[in-house]
Amino acid sequence: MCVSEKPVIVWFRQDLRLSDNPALAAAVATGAPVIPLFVLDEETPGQWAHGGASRWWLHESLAALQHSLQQQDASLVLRHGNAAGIIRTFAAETEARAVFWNRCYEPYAIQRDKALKSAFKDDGIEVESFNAGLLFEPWEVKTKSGTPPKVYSSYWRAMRLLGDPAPEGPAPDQILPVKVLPPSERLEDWKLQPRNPDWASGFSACWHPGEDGAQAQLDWFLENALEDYRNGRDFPAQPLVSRLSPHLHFGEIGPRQIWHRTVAHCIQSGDEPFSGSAEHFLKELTWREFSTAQLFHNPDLPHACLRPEYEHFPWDRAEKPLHAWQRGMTGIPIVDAGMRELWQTGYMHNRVRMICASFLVKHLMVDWRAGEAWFWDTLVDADLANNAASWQWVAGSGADAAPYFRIFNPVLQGEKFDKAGEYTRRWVPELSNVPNRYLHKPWDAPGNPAPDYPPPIVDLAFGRVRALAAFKSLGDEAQANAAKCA
DNA sequence: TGAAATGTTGGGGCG
DNA sequence: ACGCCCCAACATTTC
Repeated sequence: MCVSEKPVIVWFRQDLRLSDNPALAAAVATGAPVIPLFVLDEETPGQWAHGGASRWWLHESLAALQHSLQQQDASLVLRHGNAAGIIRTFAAETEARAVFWNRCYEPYAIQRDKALKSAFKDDGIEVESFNAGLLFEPWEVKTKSGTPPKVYSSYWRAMRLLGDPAPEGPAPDQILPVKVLPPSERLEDWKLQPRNPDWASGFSACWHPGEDGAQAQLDWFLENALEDYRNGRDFPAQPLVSRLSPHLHFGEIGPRQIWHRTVAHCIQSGDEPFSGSAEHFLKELTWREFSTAQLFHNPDLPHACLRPEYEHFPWDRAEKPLHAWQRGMTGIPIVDAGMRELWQTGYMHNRVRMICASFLVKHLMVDWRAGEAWFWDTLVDADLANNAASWQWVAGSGADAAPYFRIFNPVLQGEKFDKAGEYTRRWVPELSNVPNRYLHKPWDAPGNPAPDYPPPIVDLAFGRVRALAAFKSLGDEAQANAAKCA
């Protein structure tokens, strides 16, 4: 085999798209044959293996990627096992001249990829990594003093000072295939999708995984929802949110594509991109960057409270409250609606995520890590950085966290953001006969209009007072410690 | 991207 | 007319 025919491997991970994919573009630009590879890795130590809902999405997304590669006469090679071992063997087996990938930012992935890079260099195989997943690298965004921003507003300011994100790249015109395709495992054999019971049967009605689905979703959002995003995003009955999170997590669309197309859309419609709804949307996109940066700078974020005193919190370890929350049987309407939406669709509206998370951590005093684990397993958009940073935000244990006394009252939140009860009744049909006035507090309704709905698992006023007292004592403890040290 | 307690203001009923 | 009370509406503070 002559040198020029030696292939370049593109190792796909969380970048399951052809457009704006710098690793793929660089591989194509070498002029060599390209082998797209995906490794299902459930063995690398320290990783959070895909949860159930993510596995469903991954199957669909890989099938879509296979399909679009085949239209270019290329073919995705599937392997499973310890990724570092698999890819080194694969590079040797295919006599690859180079291996390219787009960066992941999970601590275990950084460690693995770093080791792989030096191993390939030792083997004399070219290796290069690229940015496909972020507007800016976590290490690029710094305050004036050169430290990573610790609060969101500072992150946004620092990021904007870097100017516009890099432009998006086009999909390759043509991917040169290898003459003899290395053997691939069959996607179906990975059994990523549930059978007996198929709890994901409702998913395909609400999601279209894959690059085409992601692009269509962005187009829909820009045309139909962006204008009302700023106000509309708080009302879960309305679809005035982008629902791009799972597409982003799997890299079916990149944040630079979203950024530039949002800006272009505004300019076309004669609107200012950095004000109102559009800016708000770009800021939400930047929350994702901020979460990733937090994880990058705090590798323990998914399992350790950033404020150490929170490790001494008297969490309720009983199974019953957690189980009731997981199944949407707490007797608190908006909480149960959210938890059931999550279970049935793999998604929950963000406003409701905050309400459900606050209720678990504050009213039920359950460890935020139990909520994090449940979301990890059930969300199609489960993302290590977003999930960990958001739970620590709600729990108050994070660096830039909600103060401990900020406790959502699910009744008031329901009355404020789902006044007509459209969202709540959609997911909790037992409440269909409860009049609006009592929908969010059916325990007050005369005549027992929801006989099949459970009574509240905790009295909200009691839960609030209990949480305040417990979290306050944590603050006292921290102060005492600080005094001791000083 | 909080809620509840507490404080303040001002309109209207009423003697 | 005036003062008094009530209370809704809004503002501030406290957790």
